[in-house]
Amino acid sequence: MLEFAILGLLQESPMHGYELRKELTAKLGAIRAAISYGSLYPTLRRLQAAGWITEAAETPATAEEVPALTSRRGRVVYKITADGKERFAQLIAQAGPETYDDTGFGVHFAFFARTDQATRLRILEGRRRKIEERREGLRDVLGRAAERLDAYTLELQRHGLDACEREVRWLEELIANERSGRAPTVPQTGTAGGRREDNSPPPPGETRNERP
Amino acid sequence: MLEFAILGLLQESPMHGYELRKELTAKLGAIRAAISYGSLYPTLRRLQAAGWITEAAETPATAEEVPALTSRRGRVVYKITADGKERFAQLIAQAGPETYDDTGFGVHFAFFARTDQATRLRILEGRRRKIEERREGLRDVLGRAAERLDAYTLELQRHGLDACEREVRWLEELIANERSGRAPTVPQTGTAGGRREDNSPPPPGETRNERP
DNA sequence: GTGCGATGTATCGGTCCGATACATCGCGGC
DNA sequence: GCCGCGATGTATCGGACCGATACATCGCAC
Repeated sequence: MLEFAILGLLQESPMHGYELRKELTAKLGAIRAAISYGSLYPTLRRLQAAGWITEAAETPATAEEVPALTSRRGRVVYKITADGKERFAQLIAQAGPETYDDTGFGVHFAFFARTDQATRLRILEGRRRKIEERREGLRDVLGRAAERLDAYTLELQRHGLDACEREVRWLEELIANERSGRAPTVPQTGTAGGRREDNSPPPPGETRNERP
Repeated sequence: MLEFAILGLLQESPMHGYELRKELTAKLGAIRAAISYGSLYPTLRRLQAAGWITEAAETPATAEEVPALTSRRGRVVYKITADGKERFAQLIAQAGPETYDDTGFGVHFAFFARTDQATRLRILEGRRRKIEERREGLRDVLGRAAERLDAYTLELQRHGLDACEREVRWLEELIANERSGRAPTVPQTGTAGGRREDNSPPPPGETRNERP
């Protein structure tokens, strides 16, 4: 998952670790807490060993300048390679079971702008199916095993069930929208609180796979 | 987290691994997928090494009966010890930062029936605070960094923001209810789909810490 | 000039997951 | 009679990711 996200971000521009973490947090903030350096740095090393990213030199201009001032340990800027782009394209197309769990789906969704429509549809439907299954499981527990569970546990299940139903409806809208051919477009979903006066119809945001 | 949940379940009755997993899935189904044996068995071993659980003999009645029929590898039934109960009481009372993340909160909440009211209130408020912070983060991104992000990523953030607002409201209700002195009681929350005609005011479900 | 928060790289131990392996039990179909 | 098959049941291994921790630099306010 982290591999996927890193490759996706570096596709937009080279970055160093700290920056990568911030961007990751901004992009995935809705689905997971800030990602840990204890995952980030080892993963970067793994990607580098696989040849999917490389270290790019900092301060490219005017070499010889300030060569050994306090032996500055410069920031390490990472850059995606051609192999890396290929790898990302492969990861984006293939959808395993982990594509539909909470984190996996979120990460894939966050890169939908780089995903072709057929794949988007496939992922959205797979996710819907998975949530529907979870929903059925919760309904079963609530219906059949209700007397075995205490009031708090039941309340937790109800809240979970509510969230499932809500997500299914959200996915339905996205799927319908996708089939009708256009980007999210944000239907009247309410959102109930964010400032939202201007950016009504966002630019199509099409796949836009820039080819160098 | 798993340690906590296992100790909590074994408090109700002794169980073997498979059963434990099923109960865990039923109780925590709203917040996480089925727990893996790759976590369960090592954790059981760890708890046993710490002296918080013990293996109890299967088939307690009429020994000598069927002693070596095909050398049956019987089910291993686990049972909580006095030290284990003490450990659970300690875990339930102390609330670290991990108590407020999605999984941690869910597990604690699932055992609220065994938690005293002051602790319940503390946990609910801590969780609310944490979700409010996440909500503010999402609002910031949606407000300030909106033009840097594509339409899909923005839609993801909006959905996340909506979920945060919803959860805060849910927590507010629970907190109010808690302060007014009673168990969940399920206010008019809607729930929008579950069958819910009968179990209106569930039995108080008080702390009920059976002392042996 | 000095402390302090943001920036920045890095490691270590530990928790948990997914895949895999293997054995038994009960039941329905042939 | 027996055969497969799904549920029951225990167990390990490699890998992903996290939280704590350590350490160094930079710019700015006091």
